Amino acid sequence: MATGRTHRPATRSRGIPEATVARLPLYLRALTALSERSVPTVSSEELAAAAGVNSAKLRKDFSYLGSYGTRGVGYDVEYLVYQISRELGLTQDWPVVIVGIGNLGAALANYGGFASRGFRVAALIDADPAMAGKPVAGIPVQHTDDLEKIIRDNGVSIGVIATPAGAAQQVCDRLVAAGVTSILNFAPTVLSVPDGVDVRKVDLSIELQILAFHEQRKAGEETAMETAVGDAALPVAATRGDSTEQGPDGDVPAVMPA
Amino acid sequence: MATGRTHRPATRSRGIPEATVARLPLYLRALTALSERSVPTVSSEELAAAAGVNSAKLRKDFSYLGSYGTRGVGYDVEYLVYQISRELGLTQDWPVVIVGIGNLGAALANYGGFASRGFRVAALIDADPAMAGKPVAGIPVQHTDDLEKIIRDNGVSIGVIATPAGAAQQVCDRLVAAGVTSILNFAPTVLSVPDGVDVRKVDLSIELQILAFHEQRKAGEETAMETAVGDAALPVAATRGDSTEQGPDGDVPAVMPA
DNA sequence: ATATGTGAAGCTATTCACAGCG
DNA sequence: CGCTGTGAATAGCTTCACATAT
Repeated sequence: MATGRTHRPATRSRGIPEATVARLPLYLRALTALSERSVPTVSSEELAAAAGVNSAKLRKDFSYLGSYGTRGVGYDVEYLVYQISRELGLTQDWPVVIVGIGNLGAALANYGGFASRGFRVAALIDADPAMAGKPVAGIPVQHTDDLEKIIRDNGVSIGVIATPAGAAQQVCDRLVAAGVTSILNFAPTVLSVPDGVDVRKVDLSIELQILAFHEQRKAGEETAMETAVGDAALPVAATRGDSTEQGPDGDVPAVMPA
Repeated sequence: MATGRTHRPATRSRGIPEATVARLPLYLRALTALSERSVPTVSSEELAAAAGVNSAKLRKDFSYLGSYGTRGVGYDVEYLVYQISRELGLTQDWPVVIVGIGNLGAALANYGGFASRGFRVAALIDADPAMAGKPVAGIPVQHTDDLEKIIRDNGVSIGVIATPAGAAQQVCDRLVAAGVTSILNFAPTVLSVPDGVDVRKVDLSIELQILAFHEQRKAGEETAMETAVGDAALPVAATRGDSTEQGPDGDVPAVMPA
């Protein structure tokens, strides 16, 4: 997959590491808070602390964007806000549709942090005819039948799927066919999409299961437990002391043809 | 907490890579679906496709758990379901509290996939006195004043924070003080917690921003746009054609002392 | 003096490719 | 012969540590 080759030899070939991209929103949030407090400049150390990363990582991340700091001083808050916003594509407005207006869909529609940062809920879509016309978060719900028209009329390229798992793939297919190229999936299913379409997944139960794994380890410190089939030792790799880290570093990669 | 050193020298020192742990729930879900269809065995190739990863990765992942497959045949579905469940700590029951019963909290409380897999909503907690006693998803909401008592009475070690950002750190502190050691945070804030406490974050707006970044790249294929300050070329790392990847591979790893 | 920007080193994760077992 | 399990190779990410700029 992926095909592409190195394609650009020299001259700092753009190509921000994915891990860095995933942290930019974090920096942006911290910077926005500083901006609101009218803080003019900030050091990598301070900003890193506010974003919950270490300063070396932050500096390395910023180095991919360019040299936006001043040695001996730090970073200009406003300037950085602008540069990161631009890098993330937030200087333009992204119309978004939410499909599936159940509990979760309604919660998402009501979520403020949405509209604030470059995103605009262009439409809410649900399969239930009874919901049609009813306003949620001040936006009237429209019926799935009109999905394609809505996507096209509003130039939507980002879709949010908050339907039950069973409907997700079908909704996804229609979104993609209508021109959506980025999907945020809240349904607990693996979606398959053609090349060129981005899918990101948010999955409560996966997050909980990861927590349970670590939780179990903590408990298992010298406390053999469980019935279990013949399982040997139970060494516990020790020192997963715990990072104070956070965030879905989940990861869930790879390709899926079928 | 934490500390511990290598603690166990040889004999396959447990220590499953974090990236693998994050995929186990995915495999488990795919296996559960197979199990429900009474499929007896599955090959790494088939299972990988269902989970949306490639087979080499899946086999490597499973190799950390032990040798649960049969060469020339594949994996026994039921057996693998059990082994992974056990590894993730899902053979026991995890009482969970949800704090902040707004739109999102209510959606989470109503989310089915919760109870199904080892997790049980032990209590719903909200700061609004008007909510107290009102049932959400059949569970009466309790007031924040009783948080500590609720945690202790129910032996809760996993907490879900669905409050506004402003309240999150305070709620987090109280949860931790009362004995919670794993937190799933839906509030758009960086939480600071003592060593030994796990925090995972789910953040809608971060996910959207990551999508926007890639979306912008797609658009920028030879289509210079934007006002922008002096910005050079715009190579586009080429064929980030897109992995058909999904999931918050966001990542946000590592350690952070302060 | 002070804090950035970055090569180089060290880790972790993914992919390859094939030996080995059923 | 097929498919798992895994060393070895590769790629990607994080951390170190310091030269460099203000």
